Amino acid sequence: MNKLMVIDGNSIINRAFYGIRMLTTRDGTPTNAVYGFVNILLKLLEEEKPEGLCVTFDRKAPTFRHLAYEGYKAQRKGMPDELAAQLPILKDVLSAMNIPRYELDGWEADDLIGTIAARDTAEGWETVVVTGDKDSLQLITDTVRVKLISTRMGQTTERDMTPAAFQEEYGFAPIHMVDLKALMGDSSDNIPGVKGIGEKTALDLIRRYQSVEAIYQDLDGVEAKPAVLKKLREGEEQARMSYDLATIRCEAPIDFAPENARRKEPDAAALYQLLLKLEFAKLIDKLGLKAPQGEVSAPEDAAEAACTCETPAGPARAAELLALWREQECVDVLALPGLNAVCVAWREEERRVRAALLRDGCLENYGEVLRELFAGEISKNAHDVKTLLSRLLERGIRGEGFVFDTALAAYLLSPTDGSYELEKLGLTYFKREYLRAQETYLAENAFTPLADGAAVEEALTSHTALIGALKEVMAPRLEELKMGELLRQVELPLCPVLADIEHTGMLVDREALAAFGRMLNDRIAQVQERIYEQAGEKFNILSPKQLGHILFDKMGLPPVKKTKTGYSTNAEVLEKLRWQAPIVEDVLEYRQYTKLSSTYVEGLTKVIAADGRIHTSFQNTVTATGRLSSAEPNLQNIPVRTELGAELRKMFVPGAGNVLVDADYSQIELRLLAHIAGDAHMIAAFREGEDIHTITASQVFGVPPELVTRQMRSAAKAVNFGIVYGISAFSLAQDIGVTPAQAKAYMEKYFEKYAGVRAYMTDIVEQAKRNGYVSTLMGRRRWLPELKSSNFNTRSFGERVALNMPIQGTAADIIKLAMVRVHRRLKAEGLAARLVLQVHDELIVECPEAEAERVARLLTEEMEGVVSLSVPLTAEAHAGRSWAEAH
DNA sequence: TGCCCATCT
DNA sequence: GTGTTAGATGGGCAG
Repeated sequence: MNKLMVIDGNSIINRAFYGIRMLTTRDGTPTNAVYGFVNILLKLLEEEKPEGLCVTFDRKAPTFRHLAYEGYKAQRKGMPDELAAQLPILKDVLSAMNIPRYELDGWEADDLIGTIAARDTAEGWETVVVTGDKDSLQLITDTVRVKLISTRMGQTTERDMTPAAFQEEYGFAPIHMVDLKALMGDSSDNIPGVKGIGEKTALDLIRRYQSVEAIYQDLDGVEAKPAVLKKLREGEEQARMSYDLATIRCEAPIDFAPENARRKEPDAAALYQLLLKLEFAKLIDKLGLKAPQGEVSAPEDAAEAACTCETPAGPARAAELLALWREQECVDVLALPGLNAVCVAWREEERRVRAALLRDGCLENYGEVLRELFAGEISKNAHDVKTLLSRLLERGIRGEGFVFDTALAAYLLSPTDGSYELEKLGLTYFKREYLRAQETYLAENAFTPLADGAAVEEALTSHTALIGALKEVMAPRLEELKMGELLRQVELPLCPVLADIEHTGMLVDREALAAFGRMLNDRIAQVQERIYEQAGEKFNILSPKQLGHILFDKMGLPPVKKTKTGYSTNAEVLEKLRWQAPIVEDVLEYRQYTKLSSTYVEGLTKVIAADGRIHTSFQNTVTATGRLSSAEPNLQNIPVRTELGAELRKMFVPGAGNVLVDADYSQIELRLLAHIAGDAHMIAAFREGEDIHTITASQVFGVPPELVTRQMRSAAKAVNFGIVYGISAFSLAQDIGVTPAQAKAYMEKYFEKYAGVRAYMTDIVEQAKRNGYVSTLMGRRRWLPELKSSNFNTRSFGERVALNMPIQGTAADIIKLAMVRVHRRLKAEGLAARLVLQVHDELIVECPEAEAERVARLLTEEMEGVVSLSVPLTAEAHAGRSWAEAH
């Protein structure tokens, strides 16, 4: 028997809308309901495998029910705009899938479904009605089944209602669903029912008498409470009208025959384009849709040029290609880890892209060509130039001639996106789906062909060509936003500098580190014993949960603060409990020792390379402000604050005969605050070479500078830093251990002195709200959608970011440019000195002892000379036989 | 994976 | 009246 599935479109799209969290495309079009609908549809097709399929929709026009009964109102409640906007989209998707739709003015979807089911039955077809509403249950017969769908939290559950299942649940036959409604009514459908008869009574009556007709034929014979009988008697007219309203009509004048709804193949090209536009990459995958071949109209031309790829037969052919590349204005290159495959793409004519793929022992076979390509004059576009340069250096090739970086460009255009894989950029900028590197040729960050050769080739060439296409749209956009120079003068030139730093690495004294580790582990064992003794049992001290139980439940210490999951046991809390029980201090010590041991001693030991040096990886597309970050290992958070922690910096040493020269900016962020805010007093203080914290303390506490105590200066320092982050009086109070009222008074005094800072804070937020972004001195931008949020916390966060980003970001711009210049000058002056680390406001160089003084001078000169501000920018340099000594 | 905690500027 | 300091990485635990 043939089976037809008919879907109640309005009902299912409603369920999907409310059951699935909001989704939108990049331009803000809501898509969650369409997404949910299609997923439900695909799941059902898989399960039911029907021969026919169609979808019904309600129309806005009044139906025959409105005309017949004045009181009857459209059952469609106000639909939220976000849902209404998705109806036409869904209809487009259904069209692309070649699924027939039925809708008719004057008729509700239920009537159309009833009509369809009736014709199915007449033609000998079985029907599955898919809906979320119980209205259709009256249609259930031996050959008509209703599938009830509900969607909650993205999970779809379904229930098959057959005559048996219905009887089981309701205690009467499906056809009498109409009678039930006639008595109890249905508020959502505006069916009145009998006044005063509720669900319980109606169910009882229908179970015993089956139909309204039967009840009224012999009302006197009906066994019920007198009150119920009275209501029934008075409500007869209502009951009959309700019966009429609730009855699904199976004679809608639609041109339907089950044969018309036989399943057809979707229109793959149209569906692909549509799903792409909706950014349903997963669905495209699931449906196995491929990008249409050849010339097709697409959202952006740049990504659409036809591409032909060749694999050169040998070095001779590769050399011919090399000659061809030399003639190009620039070429796109994609190089895989280990240089195990290299793909080059170039534009032959306007709409023709050619590509060449070198693989299979590519370095051995094509070494010369690659060297010429990467180290020579050919202008190249690439994705993530810094990483590519690092990989080249590992193979002794110093890359040159990289003129565009799609990862850096994407980062500058939107620094908060988190990741910038090529495929993702393809989707973002062109709304096109690309094969995924991780699924075709990359695994564990190594070239690993996972798919068949053709797919690998297609992925590699399309990704390479994508670099050029992206450049076409990104470069003008960067110019428009005035970030072209930042890319060309700062970010791109920094890439070889970073690659060099990574490649050089920092030497560590492995033995001293190991000895430090042994000492720590001894102490850990001792403290651990003491803690167990005081607790009266062994437990996992590092587990906040277990520690909280011991301290607060067992030992009865007063809990200071709670976290989402239990007691807070962080250092701030333990500090407050310090004097109440000696165990607290031991826990703090234990935490410090284990942190030093596991994160630093063990963590660093693990990553010492064969050359005895640690090669960190700098990431230049991670932070929202423009700072670099350091990972594997992070060398930007090596301890310094505590005496014991600072021991670690003694383990970072120069090679034989060398020293480390460490130069850092003095209060760069505060100086930038003074400059950017244009605050006269702060500028004056810096120009006169005053100690800014002392001056601030003098003002805040109302004493002459010479009477400022250490505590006062330290509190003023906290105010100074806090201001840069948009701190509140509450947090400042926490920070320096005074009451919020006092903290507020300090801030008030602060702003009295530095009125320009206060003005800056209000101005920058206002400006950010107006423009939607903030920017640094060098034009680096951060978009701030948070400022439009209706959520107070989100908005406040946006305001603090608006204050801080221009300052932190400008500091980042400045040190980046300093690095480029230092690197250039060290080379130009023929020094053996090498940059080995950057820590936000600090640069470290390793050089022969003989160069130390010159390098120190060079560092301060270049660092101080990057920009000319209204305050002096000063840097201090020291040389030493370890990082600790040089700092 | 999410949370907590620790480390840096 | 809200919750209350910017930007990071990493180890360990618990579900």
